[in-house]
Amino acid sequence: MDGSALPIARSTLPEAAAERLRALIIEGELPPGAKLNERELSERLGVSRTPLREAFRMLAADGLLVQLPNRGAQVVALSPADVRGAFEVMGALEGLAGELAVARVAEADIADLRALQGEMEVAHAGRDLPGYYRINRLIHDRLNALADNAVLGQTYRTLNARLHALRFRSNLNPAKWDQAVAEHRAMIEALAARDGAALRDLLVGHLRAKQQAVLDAMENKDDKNLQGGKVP
Amino acid sequence: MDGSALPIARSTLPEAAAERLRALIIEGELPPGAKLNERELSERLGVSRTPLREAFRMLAADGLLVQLPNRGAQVVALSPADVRGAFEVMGALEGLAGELAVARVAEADIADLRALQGEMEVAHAGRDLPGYYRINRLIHDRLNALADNAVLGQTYRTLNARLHALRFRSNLNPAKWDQAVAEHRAMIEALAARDGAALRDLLVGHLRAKQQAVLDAMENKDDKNLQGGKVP
DNA sequence: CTCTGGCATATTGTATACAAAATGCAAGCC
DNA sequence: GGCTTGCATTTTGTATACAATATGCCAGAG
Repeated sequence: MDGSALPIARSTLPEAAAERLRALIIEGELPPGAKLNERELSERLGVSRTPLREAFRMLAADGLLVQLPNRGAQVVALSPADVRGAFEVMGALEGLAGELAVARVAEADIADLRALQGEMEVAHAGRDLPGYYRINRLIHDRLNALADNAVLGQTYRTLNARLHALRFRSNLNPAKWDQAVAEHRAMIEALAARDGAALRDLLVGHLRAKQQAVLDAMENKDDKNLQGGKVP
Repeated sequence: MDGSALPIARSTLPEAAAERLRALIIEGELPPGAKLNERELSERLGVSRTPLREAFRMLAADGLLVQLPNRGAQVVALSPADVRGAFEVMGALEGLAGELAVARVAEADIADLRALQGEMEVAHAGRDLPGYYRINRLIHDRLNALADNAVLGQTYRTLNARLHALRFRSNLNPAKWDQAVAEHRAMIEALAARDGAALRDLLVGHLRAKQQAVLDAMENKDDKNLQGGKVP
């Protein structure tokens, strides 16, 4: 993370509103397919319609909303095909990040990552799921940072946010969890060995497993938070 | 220049304004780093500031503008690092498109592509550069369509627009042109052979060559249309 | 002569008023 | 009875007025 020399993170109203809406969408308060009434939302957020509409445009560009002319904005409802597509792109991006990281990684970075891997295995052994997710995210962030590619990071974050709007809790069963931890270890070893192709394959495969888990969860209609299909 | 101030009469005003601005940026009427005065632009486009601001948000999300709080919008000025990053991501995306295309391609598609390849070689033999570019674009579009991944297509188009804003005329010298045509032929053969890995490598390499050409062009300060570095 | 502080001006940010379009309902027609 | 059609209401789209912030200039002190 840079962000050290930013003047001051003085947020403008449309940005703040967008942030707020993003959170509402991700936490499920605004579920997929929900119609967003401008007047109602502007009252609820305490801003007027003008900045709110700019927020809508931002979220629509991120793929979290769809805007229909003269018919307002809706929270996007991803179809299984969309999810598959998004994961495919995420895989390609992570793979690229891995290759770039290999080219730029220093010994100190590898030591850091090994330390994180150790923490992850501790969390895993202790069945500390939240801790695991936290470390997991740290490791992936670290890899993306090593890639040192702003466009990549930006694209990755946008896609990630879109998928998070699904609120998938792909129930991590013990076998899959074990496998994921093992895969992480292999990743770090591939990075240490500067084997870009191997790292790429590992990252792509890792993500493909997650994709399958999410798609399986979508099949289960009992999980009402995951609604796919087309919007009526 | 052609301030054909015809009040835009299309779908929604913000979208139309964004389209118009996008064109102005790509054709260089609004050069990199240019400050966009809301009032002046709104008069020039014949729209009021409100829809114009929504257009700004859209273009900023596409990476064509940067918006500074209370200091308005500027046309983005890509640094060489940004260009490198964007091309790296484009390469990953094209590579993915190739792999997906291999998985989904039908014989009829291959025949179509071979026909296009033939046209391209005719254009090449006749030193018809515009024709070459047209066919080139058709082939790449066809590959992306074969990938059948909306997220991929969307991401690809956005990045492509951002790079086009550079208005790079990477002067295609005869040797590079020959090579590019040969690479295209190899791509189609890899696709016909359903060799995804080979196709991916070809696409990535192909794009890497273009990246190098653009970066070289950026070095040449005499081409005033390509300005990199930070904005003062 | 340079630097600082404060004021005038220009520009962006936000709210609100008004216009246009879509939606829902009900009455009339087939 | 089902379908269409026109009106009332709701909702979105746009313009403009007002507020907040930044910018540039000028005067005065050092």
